[in-house]
Amino acid sequence: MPRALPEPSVDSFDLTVILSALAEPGRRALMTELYRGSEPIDCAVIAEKADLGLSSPTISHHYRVLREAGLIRTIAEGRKRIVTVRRLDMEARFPGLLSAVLTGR
Amino acid sequence: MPRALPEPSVDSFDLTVILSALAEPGRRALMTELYRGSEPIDCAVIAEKADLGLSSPTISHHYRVLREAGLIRTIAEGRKRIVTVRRLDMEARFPGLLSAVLTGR
DNA sequence: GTGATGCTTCGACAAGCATCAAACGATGTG
DNA sequence: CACATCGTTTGATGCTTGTCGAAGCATCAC
Repeated sequence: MPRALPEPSVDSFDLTVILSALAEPGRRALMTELYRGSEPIDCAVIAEKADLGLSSPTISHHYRVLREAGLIRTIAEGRKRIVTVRRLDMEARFPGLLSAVLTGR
Repeated sequence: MPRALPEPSVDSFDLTVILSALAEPGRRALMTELYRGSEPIDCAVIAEKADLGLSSPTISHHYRVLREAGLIRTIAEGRKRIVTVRRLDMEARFPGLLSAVLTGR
């Protein structure tokens, strides 16, 4: 049974928390990979693509930070975790932010 | 004699450094005030408007972080420091970022 | 010159954070 | 059932960072 992990409502988004989450290179790499596609996807696949050289506790920690910032939605399906960018919510609250941060170069 | 304090070139802008700088509420408050106007302005005036309850060493530190991130330009004129947002440089490298971060609500 | 003013640097401290190994929990497979 | 698998939580560690007081450094006024 899929169940969504706890996440903040759009109203309670905090720019400090969001920017702190995005400031970390590893987390931003995860977000960039995630932002590239639009389908919900296995978090391990994203972590694979992002190719950070980090232990699983650390990656789990980063996903948690992203989720608690409101940047991603995490759904537990069996042993897996399916993640998505909360595009609409982010766009509603901070228009253009994700695009500016994740498509920069 | 006005002299510009050392600052990074556009090419060496680092998104991690920029987002870390903007993640701090006090620094973001300074940036928001600075972003509101477009003229170079006395840094003390901005600090006044931002109304952070911080000591001058701390404010000086925050200005330094902003400058070293490439977000502002600082010009020493006598005992004063005149600051400006590096709008064009930021826009050239990370289009829409400042607007998204500083005009959010 | 002396003194005042505005900002920066130094040194210290507390809090926060990224990281990992180990242990845990839940889910799937035999 | 036992066992493997995937992810999380815990605890510990070292680094970074925001903060301040005190001292330092220019600059301006007298």
